[in-house]
Amino acid sequence: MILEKNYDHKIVESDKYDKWVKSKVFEQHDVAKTPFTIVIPPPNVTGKLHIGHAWDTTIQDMIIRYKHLKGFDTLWVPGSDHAGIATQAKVEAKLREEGISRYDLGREKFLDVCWKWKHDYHDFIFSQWAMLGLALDYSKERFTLDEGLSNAVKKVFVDLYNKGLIYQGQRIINWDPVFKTALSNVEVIYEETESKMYYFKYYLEDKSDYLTVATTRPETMFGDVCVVVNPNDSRFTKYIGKKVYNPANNDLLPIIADEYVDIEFGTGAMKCTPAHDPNDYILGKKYNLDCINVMNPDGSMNEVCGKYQGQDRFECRENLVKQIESDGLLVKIEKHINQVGYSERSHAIVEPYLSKQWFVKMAPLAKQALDNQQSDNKVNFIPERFEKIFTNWMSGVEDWCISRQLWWGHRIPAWYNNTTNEVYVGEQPPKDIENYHQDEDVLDTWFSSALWPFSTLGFPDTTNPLYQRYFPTDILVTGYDIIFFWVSRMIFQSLEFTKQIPFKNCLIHGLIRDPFGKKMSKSVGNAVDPKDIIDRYGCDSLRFFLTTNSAPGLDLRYSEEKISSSRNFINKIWNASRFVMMNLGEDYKFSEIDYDNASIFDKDILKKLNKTIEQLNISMDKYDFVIAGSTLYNFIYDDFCSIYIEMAKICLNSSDEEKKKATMNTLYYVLDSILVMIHPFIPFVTEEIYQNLHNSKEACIFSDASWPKIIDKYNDFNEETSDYINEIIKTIRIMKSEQNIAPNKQIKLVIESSDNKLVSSLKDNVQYISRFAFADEVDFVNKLDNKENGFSFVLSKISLFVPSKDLINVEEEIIKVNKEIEKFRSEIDRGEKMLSNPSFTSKAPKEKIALEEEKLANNKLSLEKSLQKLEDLKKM
RNA sequence: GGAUGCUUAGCUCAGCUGGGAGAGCGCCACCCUUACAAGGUGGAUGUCGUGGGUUCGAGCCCCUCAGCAUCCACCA
Repeated sequence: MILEKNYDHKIVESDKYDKWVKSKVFEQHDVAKTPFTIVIPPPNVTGKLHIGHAWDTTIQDMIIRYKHLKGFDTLWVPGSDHAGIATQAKVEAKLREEGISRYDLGREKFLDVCWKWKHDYHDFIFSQWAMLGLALDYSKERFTLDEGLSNAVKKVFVDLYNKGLIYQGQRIINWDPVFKTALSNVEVIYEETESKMYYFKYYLEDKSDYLTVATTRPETMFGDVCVVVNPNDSRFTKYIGKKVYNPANNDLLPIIADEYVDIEFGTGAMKCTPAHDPNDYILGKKYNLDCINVMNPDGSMNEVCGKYQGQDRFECRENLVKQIESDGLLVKIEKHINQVGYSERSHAIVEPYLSKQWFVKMAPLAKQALDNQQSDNKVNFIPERFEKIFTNWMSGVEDWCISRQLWWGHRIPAWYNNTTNEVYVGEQPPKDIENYHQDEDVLDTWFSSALWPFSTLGFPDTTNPLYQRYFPTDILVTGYDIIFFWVSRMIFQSLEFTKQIPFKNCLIHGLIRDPFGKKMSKSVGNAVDPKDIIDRYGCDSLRFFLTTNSAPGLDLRYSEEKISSSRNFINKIWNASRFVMMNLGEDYKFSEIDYDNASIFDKDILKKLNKTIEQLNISMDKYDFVIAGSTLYNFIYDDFCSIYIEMAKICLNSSDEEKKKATMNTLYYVLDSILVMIHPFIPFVTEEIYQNLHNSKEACIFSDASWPKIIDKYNDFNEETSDYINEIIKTIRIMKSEQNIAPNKQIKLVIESSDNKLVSSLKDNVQYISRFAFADEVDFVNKLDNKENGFSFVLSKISLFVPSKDLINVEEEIIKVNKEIEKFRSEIDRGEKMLSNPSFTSKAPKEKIALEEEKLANNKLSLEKSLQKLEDLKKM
C-alpha cells in the first residue's frame, strides 16, 4: 500500500487507540514470559491532565511498549485517586455556587455528589489517556476508594494500630482554617514572606520595670502562659520567678528560665503559647503548663479572647495591636522576613493548632526503609542522586498526621463507646454497634496512595494470582516533587506489609516549565493544555518532544519549536517510508536478504543498523531516552534517509534482478526495524506505516512485532569503498558550492590512486559517483602528471582532479592549500608528540594508540599529497 | 543554616565509564535532483562560568569562588 503524500496526524491518530482497546492487545498476558509491571501514578479525579501527566505517562508507555517488544509479559495498571481535600474542595465550591453547603446536604448525600463527580472526571481522564495512546490494561483498573482498596486501607490501619504504630494524640498540627482540617507536614508549603515583628512591654507585677517581648503573631497572646528567658542571660536573671502582665489581657504570666531560648534572637525574652506553637508546646509539656486554645477551627478567635471573639485571626491581630499601642505598651514594629507556611491546597496561612488527631509513628518504619536501602534489596533510584533526597528526608521524618476533618475519603475504622468513650479499632464495626459511634474523620489521601502498588494487585489477599505474579512492580515513574508525599510512603508501607520493596526501580523526572523557565501553573495562566498541542501537532510529536529533550532528572522547558521539529522528523520518516513502499510495489513480499548480491550500501546500512540496535539496547535498558532518541534520530535521518535511500536508488534502477531484490529486501528490513525501534516513542504513526508496509489494516506492532536483533554476519562488512564514495561526493559538492557551480552541473572527474584494490572496487561502484557528484565522465589513473587547469583534492589514499577551463583563482587556491598543509602539519605534530611520549604509549589503551598511529599515517599521506598539489598550483 | 542541580554556539539544550565538542531552532549561500519545500546541498558561530589541582590527556574527576534555580530545616 502506498502512503498519502502528506503526513496528517489527525488521520493517523484517529482510529488507532479504539482498535487497540477493543482488541484488548494491552490486556493479553503470556505466562510463559517474564512479567514486567508498572502501576500508573493515579491522577486525581479533580480535573484534566496537564502536560506534566503527559510526560510522566509517556515515559511509562515507552517502557511498557519497549519491554513488550523485548518479549516481556507487560502489565500496566491504570487507576485514579480520590484526592480527598482536592476533590472535596472542588465539589464544595460547585455546591456553593448553588448556595448549598455540605452541611445542608449531610454526609451521605454529599458523598453521592462526590461519587458522581468522580464518574464524570473518570471518563474525562480516560479520554486523555486515549489521546496519549497509553498501553494500559483497563481490565485491571482501580480506584483508591473502591472496595478492594478500602479493605487494604482498613487492614493496614488496624494492623499498624495493633502494633502500636498508629496512635491518637493531642498534638500541635498544621491546621488549614479554610478547609478546616489537619494537614501533614508535607502538605505545608513554606514561602518567604514579609511580615511584621511586634515588640511589646510586659510590665512586672509591681510595675517597677518591664520586659520587651517580640512576636509575629500577637493574636496568639491570649494563649500565653508564661515568658521564657535563657538562664544564662545575665540581663534577665533578676526577673526569673517574677510575674509580668500580658499586654493583651492583663493576665499575670510567670517568668521562667529555659535554655531553649536563643539569647541572640529578638529581645531574648520569649512569650510561650503552648496551644499555638510546636516548640512552645514542648516547653509546655516540660513545665506542665496550660494549653489555651484561642481559635475556632475556621481561624476566628474564640471565647477566651474577650471582645475579639468572632474576629478573624488577622483582623484580631490588627485591632489588638492598636489597643496595645493606645495602652502605651507598644515599643516598635519592625519588618520581618520569615518563612510562612501555606496550605498546599487552599493556600491559606496554616495555623499551628492543638488538636486530637491520628498519627503514624514513623521512627520504626523509617528505620526499616533506611536499613533496606543499605541492602541488596534496595530501591534503585534513577538518577541515583534522588536516593539521597529520599534517605535524608526519611532519616529526619516526624510522625505522620493521617486524620483529616473531611468527608470524602476512607473513614477511620475507629469507633467510640457511647458511654465509656473507649476506642475500638477494627476492620469490621463492633458487634454491638448500637453502643458505638464511628470516628468522624477520614484518612489522608496519601495513606491509601501509599498502598497503591500492592493494593491494586490484590493485597491484602496475598494469594491473589495478580499479586503473586506481578508484585513487586518493576519500575515507578514520577516527578521529584512527589518523593516525600508518595514514593517514600509506598516504600515503608510496602516493606512493613509485604516484606518486599514496592518497585525495583524508581525513575524520577523533573517538572515542565514554560518557555521562560517558570513553573507552569493554572493560576499564573502559563499552563499548556496537552490537548491543544495534540490537535495542532499530533500526539506523536508531543511524545517525541517530551522524551528526547532533557537529561534524566532535570526539568524540561516547553518549546513549541521543538515540537514542530519533532513533527518534521516524523514527516521525514513518513516520506522515507513512502519512498520504500513506492519502490517495493504492491506485489512485494519480503524474503531473506541475499547478502552475496547486496550492494556495498546495503551492507553498510545493515552494519549501521546492528550498531544502532546495540546502542539502543543499552540506552533503553538504562531508561535513557534522550540518548536513545538521538541514536535513532541520527540513524534514521542521516544513515537511512540521507545516505542509504539515495544510494539505493541506483540498485532499484538496476537491470540486475538479484541486486535489485537484495536492495528491496534491505529497504524493507531496515524500515521494518526502524518502525519497531521507534514505536515506543511515536506509536501512532509507526502503526500506520507498519500496517501499510505489511499490507494489513489489522497489523499491530505491539502484538505482532518483536524487537530487532543484531545479526553477526552484518558486522563482517569492512570495506572502505562506501566511505570513499561518500567522501568523493561530498568533496565535489563542496567544490561546486564554493565555486558557484550549479550542483547539478555535470563535470568530468579523474580519480588518481595507486591502490589497485580500492580502484577496482570504486570502478565497480562508479555509478554512485556519477549520479550523486553529477560527474558524467569518471576516469581512473594510476598517476596523473598534469594537474594544471583544474581543481585537485586529496583524500588520503586517492586524489581527485576536476579539469576546468574556466580557471580557478590560483591565488585563492594556493591560500586554501596552504591552510590545509598547515592543518595537516599541526595534526602530525600533535600525533607525533603524543606517540613519542613514553607516558602515553605505556599508559594509554592499545586501541587508542593504534587509532592515533593510523591517524598519523593518514595525515602524513595527505600532507604529501597537498604539498604536491601546491607544487602543481605554483606551476600555473 | 543544611543539601542538590545548573552555568557548553545567537536561543533552547544533549554530551553515556576522561581520549581533540554536538542537535534542534535561528542565520548566510545555492538548489523544485523522479520520498519529503514540514525539503535538499553547503557554510558561519564555542579560551565548555572563574581560579587552581589530579592525569600522558579534563566539558567530564577533585578543590575554590561567583551567578542562577530548587528542596529541606528553622528563632519567638
